[in-house]
Amino acid sequence: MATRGRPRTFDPDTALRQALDLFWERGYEGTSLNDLAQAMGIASASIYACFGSKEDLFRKVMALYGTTSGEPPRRALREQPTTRAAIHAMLRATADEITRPDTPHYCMLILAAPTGAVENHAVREFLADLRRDMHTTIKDRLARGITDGDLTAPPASLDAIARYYTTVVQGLSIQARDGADRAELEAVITCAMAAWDTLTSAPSHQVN
Amino acid sequence: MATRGRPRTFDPDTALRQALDLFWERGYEGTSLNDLAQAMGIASASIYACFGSKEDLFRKVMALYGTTSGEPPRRALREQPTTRAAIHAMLRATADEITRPDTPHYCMLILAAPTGAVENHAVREFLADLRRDMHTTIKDRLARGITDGDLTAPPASLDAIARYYTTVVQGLSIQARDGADRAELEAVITCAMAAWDTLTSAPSHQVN
DNA sequence: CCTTTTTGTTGTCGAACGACCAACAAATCG
DNA sequence: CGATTTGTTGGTCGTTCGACAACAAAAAGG
Repeated sequence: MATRGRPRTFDPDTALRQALDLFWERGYEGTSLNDLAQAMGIASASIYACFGSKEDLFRKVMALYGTTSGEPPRRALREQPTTRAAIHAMLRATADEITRPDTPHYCMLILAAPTGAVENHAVREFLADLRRDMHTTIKDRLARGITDGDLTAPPASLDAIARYYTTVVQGLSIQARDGADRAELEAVITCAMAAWDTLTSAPSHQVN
Repeated sequence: MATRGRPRTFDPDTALRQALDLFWERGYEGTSLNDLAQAMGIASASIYACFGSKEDLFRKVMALYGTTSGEPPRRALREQPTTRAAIHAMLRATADEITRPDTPHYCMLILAAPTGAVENHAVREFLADLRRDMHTTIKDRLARGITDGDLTAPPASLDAIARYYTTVVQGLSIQARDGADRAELEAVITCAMAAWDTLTSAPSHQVN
């Protein structure tokens, strides 16, 4: 199957990265195909040939986003030994990502298309599904903590605790969007972790 | 002063309320003037004559929003006797507002225009300013708690605590947008209030 | 070497929609 | 009636996404 015919003159991965940057900056509806074609250095016809529709392109962009900016928080959840450390590191990794000097100060997943025209309903629900996955991922980590033994069955339900920290993550994105710096986010995270001991009734740890 | 000329055939207040409903549902950029004219029952030229530009209309809509949906949380902050009760009641009032069956399940202030095309920068910053006011309002309430005497100078700074609860409020809006119901938001609020005693080092209260 | 096949590029087109406004019709006042 | 204010009609002018034709370029196969 090889490479019959004229080879591509642009790198799809690079073009996708450039599309990501633009979508990140302006959101889904705020980005036009002309903008994209210009940023990607190719004609709009080439976009359609290589990536499909605008929505298809956006979904591929979000997949790339998930494996790049989305990875550090997920890795924190995965690799930290204790559940408490995992949640704390996840929050800090999130804060790191949304205050990087070279990218917009917010999470694309949360703010690229929270609301909009009726014809883009599918895109909004696509992102909402990804956000609901955040809650599930956090909840799974809490459940692992119980099987690991470092978390005893807490008074508050796992679902509530997971939703609480998901809420904090999403709120942090708004804070960063509105200009809060890394240190201010850190202070918020410290406050959020202050609830941990009460929620899990594990008096051994102390808030620093 | 006098009603010279042809009288209006529509009620500006009613029309503004209808514009609010549409902006609430679709966000700023997702709402077109044609949509607005249809929902308000008047021609787009009448909108310009009565309200000015689309942006002017939106600002007036947000003022109405602030005095209606925005009032219960603010009143909670104002009228509750203790600082803790004020914060708690403010969170619950927020949850009430963003899960009402007859309105979209999110706060307009937060999700109507978090991101978008470059030409709407002014609208985004207008909303960002209103959001930053939330932080200030909460912080002022905490400061009042200290002068009232029901709050002793806490270990965490007032600024951090205020930003923390602002973050929770804003996160709740995303949660509601993604389908969380009133009970689930209540559980999140309970978790968020679990941090209170640690943050203020006032061991008299207990999380219920 | 030439044909076939595949792909990219350029340019454009089209139907729809965006915000906005000028000109005119209508209605109520003094 | 004339003055004044409002509503409506219809349009401007730019942009939107999406599609297509026509052509250029490059690789594979014979």
